[in-house]
Amino acid sequence: MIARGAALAEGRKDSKRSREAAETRDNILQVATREFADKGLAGARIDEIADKTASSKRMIYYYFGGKDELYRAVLERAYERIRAQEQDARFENLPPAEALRAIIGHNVDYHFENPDFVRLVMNENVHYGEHIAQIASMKQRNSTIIASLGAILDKGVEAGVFRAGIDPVDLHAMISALSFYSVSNRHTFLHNFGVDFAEPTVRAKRRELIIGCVLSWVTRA
Amino acid sequence: MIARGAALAEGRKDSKRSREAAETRDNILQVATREFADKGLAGARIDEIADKTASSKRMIYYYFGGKDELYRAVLERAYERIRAQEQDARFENLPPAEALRAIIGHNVDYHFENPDFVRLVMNENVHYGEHIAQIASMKQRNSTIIASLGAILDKGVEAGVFRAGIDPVDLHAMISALSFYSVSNRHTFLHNFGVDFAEPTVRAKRRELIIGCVLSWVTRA
Amino acid sequence: MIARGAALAEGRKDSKRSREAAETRDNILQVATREFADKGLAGARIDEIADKTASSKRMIYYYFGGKDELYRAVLERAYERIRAQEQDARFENLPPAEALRAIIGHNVDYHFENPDFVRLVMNENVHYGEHIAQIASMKQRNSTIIASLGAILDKGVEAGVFRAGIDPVDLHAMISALSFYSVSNRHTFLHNFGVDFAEPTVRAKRRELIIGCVLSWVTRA
Amino acid sequence: MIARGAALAEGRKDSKRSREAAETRDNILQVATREFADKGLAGARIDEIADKTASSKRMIYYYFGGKDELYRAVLERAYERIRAQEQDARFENLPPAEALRAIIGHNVDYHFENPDFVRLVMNENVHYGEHIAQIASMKQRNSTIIASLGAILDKGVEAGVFRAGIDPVDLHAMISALSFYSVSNRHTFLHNFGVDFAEPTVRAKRRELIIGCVLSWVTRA
DNA sequence: GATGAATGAGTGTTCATTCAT
DNA sequence: TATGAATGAACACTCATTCAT
Repeated sequence: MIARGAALAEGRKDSKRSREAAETRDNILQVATREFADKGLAGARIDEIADKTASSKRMIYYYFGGKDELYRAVLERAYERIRAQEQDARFENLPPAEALRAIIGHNVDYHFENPDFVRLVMNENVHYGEHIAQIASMKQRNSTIIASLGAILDKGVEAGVFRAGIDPVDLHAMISALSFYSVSNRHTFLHNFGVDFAEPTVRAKRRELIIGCVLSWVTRA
Repeated sequence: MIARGAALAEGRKDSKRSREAAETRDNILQVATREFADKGLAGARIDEIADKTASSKRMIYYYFGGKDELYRAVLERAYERIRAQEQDARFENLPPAEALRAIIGHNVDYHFENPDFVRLVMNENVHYGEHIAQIASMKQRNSTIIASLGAILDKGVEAGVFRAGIDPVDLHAMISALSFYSVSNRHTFLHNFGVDFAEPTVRAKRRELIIGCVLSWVTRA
Repeated sequence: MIARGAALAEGRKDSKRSREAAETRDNILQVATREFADKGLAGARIDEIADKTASSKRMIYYYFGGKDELYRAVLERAYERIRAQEQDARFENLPPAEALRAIIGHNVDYHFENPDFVRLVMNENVHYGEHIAQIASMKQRNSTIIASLGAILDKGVEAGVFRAGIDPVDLHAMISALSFYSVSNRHTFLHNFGVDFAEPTVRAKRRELIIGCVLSWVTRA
Repeated sequence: MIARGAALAEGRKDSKRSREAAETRDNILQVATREFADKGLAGARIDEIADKTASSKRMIYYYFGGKDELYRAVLERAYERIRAQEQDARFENLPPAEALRAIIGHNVDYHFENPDFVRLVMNENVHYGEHIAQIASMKQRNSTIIASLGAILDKGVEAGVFRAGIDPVDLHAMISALSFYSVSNRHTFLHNFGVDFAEPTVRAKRRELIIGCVLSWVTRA
């Protein structure tokens, strides 16, 4: 028997039963996201996920097929959300520097507010990205931010405020690195240097530093 | 019976036997570093570590006491190495901008050349830093880089090339974030944007971008 | 996931499946009783218990949670049985001396016929009673025998055949000591004095001696 | 290489070295007695015994050969001590009833004051007396108490205060049972009936009850 | 006599997964 | 759909014992 995921995700058969089924599925995904984010793929336990769920262990296998597939579904959902978020956050109408500031600030905030996403991505890298590689749907979705950043860069160059020759992918990597690290390496950095990135004042300062750093890099000297 | 680590670490009794014992211990640490870096604490298997070792599973318990303690020993050793590396790399005699460039480049290189260290630190953050917190010896070791960066910043400000008011800890966080992410998030970034940070040309470009970015931030406008 | 003991013990849901499950559980308890009685808690092996069971090692953990909990379940069941036995054996309608003789004889017989119970109790005392202390249900059950003995003593005192002032708990301790020792110390006594309490003629004689001793103590001079 | 026990026990070669050796041996025996009494044969750990010793694990094997042999040596020593004690306690010059009272009181006291001995004997019975059976020296030693009791009984019968026909072995069994149980079953009795035999007032009362019970049995009606 | 290092067989426990109803 | 029962392979860890010096 094959996992029921696809059919339900597409919302076919809108009867009461399938609505309940979708709720069950969603509930499992929520719980699993927390568990995988918390303990990683190897550390999370199917039994524990099932216990925290409104349904049972059997349902996890019914809907997702197994632990790895559930993990993949969780990962896919996490990326879907960040992409949705990024699409909501369109600042292209602002002047280029303002738009970039807004995008960076938004990116920093998103990372700080979604540590589970950060932890899932960390975990996926621990696993050499082998699971994300199996998610077919993911490839196209990432063009949006790059396109956005590219447009802003172009406008800024045109307006004479940004340097020419910056690759939007590099810009994105720069922003992401600074945001991501602030959440991903919080604990070791705290231990090694006594600074907790998640503390509100530190976090606020860090937000400004990151914006400042990226802008100084992009801005024409 | 308590794990034999301490005595050997201090190198007491330089007989042939204890030298062999130290080799056994070291061999275990090397293998364990690879395994924990590869699969994480939860994913690594004591049996597998033992099999790849010149000695046996029993010896792991004899020398380290258990999986968690072995992991902690691995972590401690990894940090010891990077600190040693950082102390070797002293560029304070160079002019401030050159010194900073050298330090950043060195930091980027170290991360690229020691992905195991990066992966261990990721893993430790996945575990909320709970193991690093138990390593007593670690607290003091981190002042060196901060002091180095502080000295360079001061010299740069004095020479009129750097902005005043930059906290060396923030500077270190900036450098580390950009270096760390280039290694830690290699796989998801490759999948999402088709760029492999580890590819020689990409890596070289990235090294320059990071140096450029940080310097543009630090340099007086 | 928590051990399934409670629900089954209460006999909920009388379907075929749960009946079979109760059988599995019972079968494990029987085998475990023999093993723990035979080798003690430290000496018994979960593997060996599982092998002698109709089910598997995994089921032991499913139903009981662990070795200690299984041992506690075994202990609880053993006490439940002796209490049930004691409640069946009501001789209060007999004249006091006859009633007491019957109770003592019954007590001696029970110990001789249930060496496993004796051995479990020995083992529990070897463990300083730490496991019995964790069995909540046990406290109340022991009043019955004391009440019985108290009633018989009262009747005997009233009838002028028993001495006044004997505490029924002391009387029970006296009877139990003589019965228990006859089984518990069989092997060392045999080795030291060449007498095997379990040999039918010795056992029969011992039964009479114990009855005689206790009655001589209780009887009015 | 054979264990060095015998030669040392006999005190051959009274040099300084062998005196030290005897001390080492004695120290091991003391520690092992505590550990075996505390945890039983299966529960005690050679490593733990060695750690609590002034010498090392290797010495245990050197002197005793192995865990079982050490246990046997412990057991033998424990019995040696009680026999010595019993021989010291000679009350044959007293009038028979007084002598018997003294012997019983002494027996009760010895058990209460040597719970380790009681626990070792319990343990040996848990092991079906298989180890005591291998100690050759033990057989003859037990005649002393029986002879003592026999002599007292004879004198009592002659004096008209004791009943005829009591087997001294049965008398010893009666006394031992009541003494032994007071120590061996302390924990379960406490849990089941709320009475702690080891509490000074309870213990004193119990001493008198046991003396009273045995004397009422032996005394001519 | 004495010590630290080493060993292999076992020991309790856990895991993802499947089956029967 | 849903549930409790069942499974076997693996997993971290321990033990009594022996070896080399």
